[in-house]
Amino acid sequence: MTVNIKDVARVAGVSVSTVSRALGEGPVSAEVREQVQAAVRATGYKPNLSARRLRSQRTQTIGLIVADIRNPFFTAVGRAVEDAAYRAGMRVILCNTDEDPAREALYLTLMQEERVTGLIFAPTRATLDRLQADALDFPMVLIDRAGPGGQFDTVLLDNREASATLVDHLVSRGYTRIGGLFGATSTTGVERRDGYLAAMAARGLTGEARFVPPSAEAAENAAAAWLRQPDRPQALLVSNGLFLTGVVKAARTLGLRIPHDIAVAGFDNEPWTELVEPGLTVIEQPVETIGREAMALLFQRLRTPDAPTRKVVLSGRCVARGSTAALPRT
Amino acid sequence: MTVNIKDVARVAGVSVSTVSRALGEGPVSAEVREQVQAAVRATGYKPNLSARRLRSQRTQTIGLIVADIRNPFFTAVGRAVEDAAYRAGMRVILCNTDEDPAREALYLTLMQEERVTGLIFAPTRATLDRLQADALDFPMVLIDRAGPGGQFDTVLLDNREASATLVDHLVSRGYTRIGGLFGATSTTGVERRDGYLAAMAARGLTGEARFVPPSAEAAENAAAAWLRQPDRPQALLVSNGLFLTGVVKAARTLGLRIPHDIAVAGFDNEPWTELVEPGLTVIEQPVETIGREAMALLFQRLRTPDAPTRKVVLSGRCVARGSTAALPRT
DNA sequence: AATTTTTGTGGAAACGTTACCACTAAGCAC
DNA sequence: GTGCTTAGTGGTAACGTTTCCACAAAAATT
Repeated sequence: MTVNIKDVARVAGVSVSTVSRALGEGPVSAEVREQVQAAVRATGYKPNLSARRLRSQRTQTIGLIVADIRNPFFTAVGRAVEDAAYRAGMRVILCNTDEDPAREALYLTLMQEERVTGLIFAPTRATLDRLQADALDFPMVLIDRAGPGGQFDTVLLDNREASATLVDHLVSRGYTRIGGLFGATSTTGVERRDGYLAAMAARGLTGEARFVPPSAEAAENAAAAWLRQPDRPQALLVSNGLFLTGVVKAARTLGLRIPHDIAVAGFDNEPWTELVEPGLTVIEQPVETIGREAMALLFQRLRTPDAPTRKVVLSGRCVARGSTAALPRT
Repeated sequence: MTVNIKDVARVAGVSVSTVSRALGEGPVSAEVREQVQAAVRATGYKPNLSARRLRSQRTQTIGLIVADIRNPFFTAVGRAVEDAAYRAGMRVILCNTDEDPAREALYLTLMQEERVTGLIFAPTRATLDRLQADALDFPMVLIDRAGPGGQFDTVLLDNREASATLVDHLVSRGYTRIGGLFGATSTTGVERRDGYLAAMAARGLTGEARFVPPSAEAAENAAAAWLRQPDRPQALLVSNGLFLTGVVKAARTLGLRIPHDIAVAGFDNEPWTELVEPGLTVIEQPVETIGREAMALLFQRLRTPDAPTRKVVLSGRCVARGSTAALPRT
C-alpha cells in the first residue's frame, strides 16, 4: 500500500539501516546519502511518525491543556507555545477543559497515553490539589495558575502586584468605592482578589470581591445585578478579558456611562479594549513571553530533570485609558 | 520501565491477546474482563497510542490547518472541530500557517507523516491551485475557502450573498460611495469582492475594491491612507473581523466619527463589535456550524470514499448596528 | 609494519500493540 | 451420538521504524 523504508532501501540499493541513517544522523557516505534522497523522491516516501515514535521512544510531542482556546489570553499563549514547539521540531496536542475537572482528568490520562515529552497546563484549583508530580511520567509546566509550594515549574503573572497597580491607579483618580469581579475556578482569580483586597486595605478602604463562573455571560449577569444596586460601586476591577466584555455590556444595558457612572479597569489588553469608548484601562499580560517561557522551562527540565523547580513571575503593564478617567471633585 | 500490556497479562494471569481483547472489543468472558481491569488498575497501565496506531493502522487523528488561531473566526471554528473530534474519540493536530504557502506545504507533509485520518484545511489561493486530490492519502475538507470545481468537500459562507447583503443594507441607508477592503491571500477575499462589485453594479454604482495582506496592521494602514483622501468613501465594507479592528482604529486616529464621517460594515460578529460605539454592522458567520459540518463531511467521506464531493454553503446573518445608521438627507 | 581507531555498511532485534489463526469446550440441531 | 456453530482463549506474526551489534575497509597512530 503505502511506501515504507524498505521500499526506499530496495530502490536505493542499500539496507534499511543505511536509509534510516541517511535520513537521520549517523555516518553515511555522501554518495549513498544522494542515492537515498533520490530514492525518497522517486518513491514519494514519507516516514511513519507512529513507528518512529514507538521505536525511538521519543514522541517529540508536547501537550497543552487550557481552559478554553476562545479566551484570548489562552489563544495568544497557545500560539506562542505552538510556534516555539514547531521551531524545536515538536508537535502540540491542544485540549480545552472548560475548567471542568473531569475533563482535566480525562486529558491528563490522554497525555500519558500519548507519551508526551512534556506538558503545559493551566489547571483549575480543584485538580491543582490532586496533582502529584510522581503520578506523571513527564515534566509539567504550569501556566497562569500556581500550585502550592514549589512543586512544579511555573510561569505566571504577578497577579497580586497587577491588582494592586489597578487599585492604586483607581484610587489616584479619586475612586474609593471599588468592587472586584474574579474568576471562581482558578488560583489566578484568588490571587487577583487577594492583591485587590490587600491594596484596598493598605489604603484604608474596604473592598468587596465577588466570584463568578468563568464565562462572559456569568460576568455580565453578576455585573448587571451588582450595578443595579442603589449603592453600587464607583468602579469595578475585572479579573479577565472575557469578563470585561460582559461588564461593559451590562453597563450599556443599564444605560450607565463609563467612566461617569461606573469606572472599569481589568486584565488583558485585547485590541478591542482600545476601541470601545472611552478605552478600557487594563493590565497587559506578556502573553508571548508566557508561552515562550513555559516552553523554555520545559526544555530545561528535560535537560536537567533534578534541578530545583523554578517559578517565573512576570509583571504586567498598566495601560491607562478613559474608562478610569479622574473622578471630578465634588 | 513503563508498564505494558505484557505486564498486565502476567498480573491478570491471561495472555496478551486476551488483555487486548478485554480492553477493546471482542469476545471475552465477564470474569476475565474483571481480572484484566483489576490488573490494569493494579499496575497503572496506560496503553501506548503510538504502538496502537502503528499496529492498527488507524491513527484516530485529524489535522486542522488554519491561517492563524488568533483570528477569532478560526478560533471558534477550531474549537467546534476539536469538540466534535474528541467526542468521536479522535485527536486534533492544529497548525498555523500565517497564510504562508511554504508553511502550508510543510504542514501538509507533516499531516502525511502523521498518517492523519482526515484533514480540515483553510488554504491560501496559492496552494489551492497546487493541491491535487490524488497526492494525499487521506480525505480533506476545505473550510472558508473554495477550490475550483468540485474537487474537494467544502464548507463555507455564501460570501457573494453576504457582501451583497451588506451593500444592499448600506444603499438602503443612503450610502452610495462605498469602498471595500478585502484579504489578498484567500479566495474568501476574492468572493466577497466579487459579491460587493456585483451588488454595486446592480445598483448602478461603481465600487472600488482594495486588497490588503491578512493582518490588522495592514488593514489599519490601508484604511488610514484611504480615509485621508479628500474624496474618501462614505462607507467602508470590511472583509473580516481582524481588519475591522484596524479600520476602526484608523478612523479614530484620523478623528473620523462612525457613522457620521465614515460608515463601517464588516464580517464576523465578535462580542466587541457590539460594544464599540455605535456598534458595528456585521455579517455573523455560523462558526460552530462550519466546524461541525466540516467534521460531518469528513466522516461521511471516510464512510463513502467514492461519493460525489459536496459543497455546503451557509448563509450569514446580517446584524445591523449603529455604524451604518441612515445617512441624513441633504 | 603493526596496531588501533574511525567510517561506513548490513543483519536482526527490539518498541507495544492488534489481528490472524488454531484450538478447545460447550451449546445446539438433527 | 454425530456433526456444526460459537464463545473464549493463547501463540505468533505483523505494523515501520531505530538501534545495537558485527564486521570490513580505510585511516590514523604507534
